[in-house]
Amino acid sequence: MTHWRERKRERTRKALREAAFRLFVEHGYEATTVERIAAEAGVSHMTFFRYFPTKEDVVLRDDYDPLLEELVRAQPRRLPPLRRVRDAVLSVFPAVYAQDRRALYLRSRLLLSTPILRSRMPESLRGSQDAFERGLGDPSGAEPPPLAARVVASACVAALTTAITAWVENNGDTDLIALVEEAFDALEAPGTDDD
Amino acid sequence: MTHWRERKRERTRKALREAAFRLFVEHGYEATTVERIAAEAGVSHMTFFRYFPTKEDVVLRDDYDPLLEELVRAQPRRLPPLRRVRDAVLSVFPAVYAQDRRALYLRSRLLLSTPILRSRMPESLRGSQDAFERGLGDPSGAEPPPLAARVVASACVAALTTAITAWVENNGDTDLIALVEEAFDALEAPGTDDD
DNA sequence: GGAAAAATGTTAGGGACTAACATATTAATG
DNA sequence: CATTAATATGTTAGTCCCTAACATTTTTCC
Repeated sequence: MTHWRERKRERTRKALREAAFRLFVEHGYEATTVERIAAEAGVSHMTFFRYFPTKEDVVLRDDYDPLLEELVRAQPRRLPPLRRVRDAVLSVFPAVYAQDRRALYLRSRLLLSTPILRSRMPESLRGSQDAFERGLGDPSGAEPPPLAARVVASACVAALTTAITAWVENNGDTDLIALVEEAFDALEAPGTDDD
Repeated sequence: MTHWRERKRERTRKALREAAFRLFVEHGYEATTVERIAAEAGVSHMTFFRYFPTKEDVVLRDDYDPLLEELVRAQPRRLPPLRRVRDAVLSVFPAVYAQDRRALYLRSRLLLSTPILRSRMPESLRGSQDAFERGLGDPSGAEPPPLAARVVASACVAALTTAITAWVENNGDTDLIALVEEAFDALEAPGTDDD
């Protein structure tokens, strides 16, 4: 096996993330020191920073973006951009939701209730926005996406964030999928009056 | 004069902000220490933190939100929400733009080019989003704004951010007002195909 | 002018993060 | 298997953001 190294790296990475998450949920984000996380994972604090650039990244990092880009690109181009993003998201979200609802809820709640994390949520979502833009834009990726595509992408991210926020505010009781659909509806029919 | 205190506070606040801005533009955000900013403004570093909770807030803080809320609320309620926000923004933005274009450009560029600031931009814009939501929602403010209003508000903030980003990426050469209008257009006609 | 209140300074310290260097562990080679 | 190179990890010392506690000054009010 020439890949013992990578497997060990994956293990430490996972150990760090899980230790961090456990401690965050138990004692709160601010009260948990990097030193402690590292100790819990059996490494030194330097090793932590070699795996995650900052303390915040342990929570913020996720890796769905390439998938999202492909899904958007796979939508029929005759559909309006907003619809393509919507269908792409809803083609995969229900499965993730069904499988990891609790983890998703805990993570979202931690994100929303910790000021410094909440403030960086959009940064983490920025990756998804880029994915949407690229999925909507020129398949070759040669030229930058037009402003319209970028606006739609950012609006979709905003709608998703709003839906998840409402979900967490409601203690995760309501159906997130329904909220997401409602949010996209509001985007697609911006002329409709509220309440 | 019973308000010498407030005037002096305003002066120190302004001195701190200007010193910070000058040093940031000259040496970069990271390279500028709070100690230095305080010294430049003739106070100690503790005083700095008594005026601004964090180093980032010197750049991020602005105070347009109450105005925005009022402007949105003042729009005719027969108009669709998106239109109300658009008209509200465009009723005041051109004047600000005409007067403070260069300062606005420098500030935006600093924000966008400094990772830690960029990541907190949406947080700073969150205040505007709340203002939009309140402006769109129940005038009494008794009940929370409906999801539709929140989505529209977040989408508008997203559109504005996208427009400003494009403006800065273009070195501030294009007309920002036109970009903002184009961004709102893309929101109002999400069905239109791109390019 | 003197007391109360508010602003500011001083000092000490915690905690995130970095740089430099030392050490250990794994991989490739003879 | 021993050696050497590459990579991962640890140690230490230090910078900087930010806070707490307390002392000192400045402003306001009586």
